[in-house]
Amino acid sequence: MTTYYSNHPKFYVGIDCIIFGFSEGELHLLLLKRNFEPAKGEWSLPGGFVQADESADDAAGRVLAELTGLTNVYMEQVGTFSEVHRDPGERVVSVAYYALLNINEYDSELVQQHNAHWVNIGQLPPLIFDHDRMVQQARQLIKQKASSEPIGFNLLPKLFTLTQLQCLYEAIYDEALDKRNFRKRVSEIRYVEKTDKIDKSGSKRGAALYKFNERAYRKEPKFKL
Amino acid sequence: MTTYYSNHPKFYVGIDCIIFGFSEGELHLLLLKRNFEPAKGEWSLPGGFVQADESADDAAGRVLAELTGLTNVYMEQVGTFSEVHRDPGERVVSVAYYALLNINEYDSELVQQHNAHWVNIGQLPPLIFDHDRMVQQARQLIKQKASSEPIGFNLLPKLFTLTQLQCLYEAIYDEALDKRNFRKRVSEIRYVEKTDKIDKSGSKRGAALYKFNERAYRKEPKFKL
DNA sequence: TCAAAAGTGTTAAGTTTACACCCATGA
DNA sequence: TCATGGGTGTAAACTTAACACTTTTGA
Repeated sequence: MTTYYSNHPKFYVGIDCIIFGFSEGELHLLLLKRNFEPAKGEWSLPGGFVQADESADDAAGRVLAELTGLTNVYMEQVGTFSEVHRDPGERVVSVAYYALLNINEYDSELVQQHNAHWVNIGQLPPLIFDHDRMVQQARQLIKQKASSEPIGFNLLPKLFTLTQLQCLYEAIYDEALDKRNFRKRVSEIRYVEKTDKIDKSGSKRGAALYKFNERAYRKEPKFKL
Repeated sequence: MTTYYSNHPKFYVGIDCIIFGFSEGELHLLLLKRNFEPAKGEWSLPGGFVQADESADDAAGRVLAELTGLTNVYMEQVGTFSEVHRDPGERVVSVAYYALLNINEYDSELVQQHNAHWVNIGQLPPLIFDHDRMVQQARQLIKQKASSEPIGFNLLPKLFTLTQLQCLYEAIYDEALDKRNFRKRVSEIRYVEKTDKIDKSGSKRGAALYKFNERAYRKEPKFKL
C-alpha cells in the first residue's frame, strides 16, 4: 500500500546544546573536544540524535543530563539547521537548544569523561559545521528573552549578591550598566528578595544575598532589567 | 562498516507554513481544507516534506510557491515540533515557518486548486495535529518581531495609507492605537515616505499614499512602532 | 448638507539617564 | 590606615500617553 508519506526521504535528526554557565563574572559555554569522527580533534557543541521514542526536546534534555548529570534545567529551542551539507558525513537536520545552568551544580566527573570544557564566551575556538551560527543565534535569543523574562536567575546560585546579578546582565547584554540605576530597578522588582544572609567571600564588608522568588513572579509576571 | 550515524533512527521531516495576509483591516491565514489522508476533511496548515536536495527553508519556500505562485516572500522559522505522536499517521518532525505576503498578489487559481482558503484570524477553525500551537507561536513571534523590525510592510501593497498601516499594527499587536500618536511616530521614521499619490478608494476626501523605502532602512536600521 | 474618513499639537505623567560620595571591614 | 567592594539619591532629558476638533468631498 502506498501511503501519503512514502516517496519522501527520511533524515537523521540531531540536537545540539549551547550550554551557558556563569562564573568569574563571565559567560561560559560547555564545549566538547571531539574524540570521535567526524571532525575528530575539533571543538563542537555537545549533541546527539533524536531517538524513536523521544521528541527533540526530550533528546536535548537527555544529552544535557548525560553530560552534566543535571535534570530540570532551563532549556529553550533556538532553531533548526537543515542545510543539505551542513554535516559533511551524512545528512543531519539538527535542532539547537540553549541551556542555562548554575555552574556550581554540574557533575564534573561526567563532564571530564566526555572531554568537555567550560570556555569563556569571549574566547571561543572555531566550532565545527554551523555550530558558530547556532551560538550566535542563541546569544541573540537570550539577550532578547532576558529582558522580558527572568531567565537569568537560572545561571546564578540560589543566593546571589547584587554585584553578581549586575555582572550577569552585563555579560548577557554585552554592555556596562550603571550600578545605582541597576539597583534601583532591582529594588522595584518584588520577587527579587533580600535575605538576611551575607556573602563575605567577595569583599571585606560583605554583601547582602538575594534570592529569586518564583512563586511571587508567577503571581505577577512582569519583568524588565 | 559501522559509522557514527548508524543505529540512529531516521524521520520524515516536514514543514508547515503559517501564511499571513492582511485585508479589510484584519489578519487572515491561508488554510487548507484537506482532501487527502490523514485527517481528510479537516483544516490544516499548508505543508510538505523536506526533500533530499533541499533545506527546510528551501522546502518552505517551495511549498509556498506551489500554493501561491509567489517567490521572494518574507519567511521566518517559528520552531520545530517533534512530539512522537504529533502526526498520528507516521512519525514526522515538522519545522514551522510563518510567511507575510501582500494579499493582492497571490495566484488565486493555484490557491483554489489546492482547496486553500483565506480565513480571518479571529475566526479560525480548529486545526489538525499541533497546528493550533504553531499558529499561536507564530502570532507571538510576529508581535515581537514587528516592534523591532519593519516586517509589517510585507503585508501591505507597495503604496498604502496611514490608516491601513495603523490597522495593520493594531491587528498584529491586537490592541488599539491612538491615531495622532501613531502618525507622529510614523512621521519620525524617515524610511516611511509620503508619495504624491492619493488613494480615493477608502474615503471621499482621499488619503495620502506612503511607501516603505528599504534602501533608506538598510542605511539606518532602527525601528519602533 | 451631511456622513465618513483624513488630518493635525499640546500638555502632563512617567521613564530613563547621568552622576559622586560615604561605609564597613580585613589585611 | 588603607585598599576594596558595598551601598545610596537627585535632577534633567527624554519618551509616552491622553485627548478633540477641523477638513474635504461624494452621495
